[in-house]
Amino acid sequence: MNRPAPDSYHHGNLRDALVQAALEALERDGPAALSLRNLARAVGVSPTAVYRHFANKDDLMATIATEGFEGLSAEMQRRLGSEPDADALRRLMILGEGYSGYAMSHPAHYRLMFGRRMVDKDDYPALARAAAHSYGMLEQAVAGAVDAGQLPDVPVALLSTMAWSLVHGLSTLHNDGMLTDKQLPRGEALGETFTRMLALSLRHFAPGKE
Amino acid sequence: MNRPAPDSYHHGNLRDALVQAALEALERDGPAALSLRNLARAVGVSPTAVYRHFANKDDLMATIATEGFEGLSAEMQRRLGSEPDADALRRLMILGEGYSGYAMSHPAHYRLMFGRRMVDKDDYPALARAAAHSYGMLEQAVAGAVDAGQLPDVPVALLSTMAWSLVHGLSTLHNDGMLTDKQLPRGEALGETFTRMLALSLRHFAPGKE
DNA sequence: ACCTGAACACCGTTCAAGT
DNA sequence: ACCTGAACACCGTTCAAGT
Repeated sequence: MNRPAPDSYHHGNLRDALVQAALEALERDGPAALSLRNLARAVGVSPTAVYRHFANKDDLMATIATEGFEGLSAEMQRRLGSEPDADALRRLMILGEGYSGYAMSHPAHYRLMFGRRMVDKDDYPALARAAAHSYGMLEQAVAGAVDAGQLPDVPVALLSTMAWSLVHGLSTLHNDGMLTDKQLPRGEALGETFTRMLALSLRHFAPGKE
Repeated sequence: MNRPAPDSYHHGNLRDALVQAALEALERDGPAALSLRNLARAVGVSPTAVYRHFANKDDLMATIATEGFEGLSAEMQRRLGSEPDADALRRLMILGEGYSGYAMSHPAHYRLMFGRRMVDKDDYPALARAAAHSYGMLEQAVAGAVDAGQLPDVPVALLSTMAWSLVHGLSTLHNDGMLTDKQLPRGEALGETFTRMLALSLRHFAPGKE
């Protein structure tokens, strides 16, 4: 409690300052501005000082990606909290809206969370954990809806992957400008509509029938 | 027919040679190997020669992305052709399998097709056209299934976006290593399962109910 | 323990030339 | 018309030093 001692610029919290600068540069100037030299400049430190706090650029990126998944989980949790009486299926819809809402309002950050450098998640256990936690929230909601009889009794992992694919695909297609010129609700309204579609279609889902 | 005259290396078809080298480097060494200097080296030409054939790196990337969408459409068409008696809903499933099959077997190329540099698709009309054509195939199949009474009478754009989001999300999550350690069918089998899920869920979809 | 400076091997891109 | 060479402003990263 009395240990942090957030000292001034050049000593102590350089690590946090770099992460903060990265997050700002990301949403303000886009991912192209995310160079170590650029961040060092923004914080007022020499380029090589970064290597005292991060193994390399990928390590910094993984930290930022981890922060992204934590923010994603927090946003979903926040929305769940604001509607405490929601039933299981409604909770799943809330998660879907929170997910796509976060993804669409942090496009650069969201893209980085799934960046090609993050594929080897074994190298970044904190990232893997944060991502697993976000997915776990979804899976838990799906399981709850199955238990409540609001979703068919199909393997939860399959239903969850379907739901995740849907909101992830929708969010990335939107962020990549692939959904323009189509008569669809935009932004968060789009996420809402889609989640409703998912819930309804899942509710009527029937397995098997090779 | 007798005009192409595919001359030898250094003159004539440098443009095609660069695109070819890029596609090979992409799948063999990953996207990190995709530098203009690298490609020029591979083709045996000076780095600046590239600028006779492409405005800049983004221009080359857009060309490769365009080629990707064309390959995607071709793969879907190929699969449709191999099952000429499929009904409307089955055709939609075939498209979904073809889509995810292509995406999962060309991960680097597929990622590039939705890369951050491609967001301004207005600058690359050929790319926009190729992407629209792929989407059009999907939309046409959805419309056919609606006409045949195999899908509910909901706006085709909405159903199509849902289907696209699902296969796109599934493919990218798979390619980004997000689906490991879950008890799910892998690779193309995963795409097949999912497409079946989509078809079944869409079939039972009911709109409205605000 | 934390940071700097010089250096290396790379980039994308421009510009003046060469043939 | 097509390509080269030198040059510029950037990268990520390493290594020897500084305090």
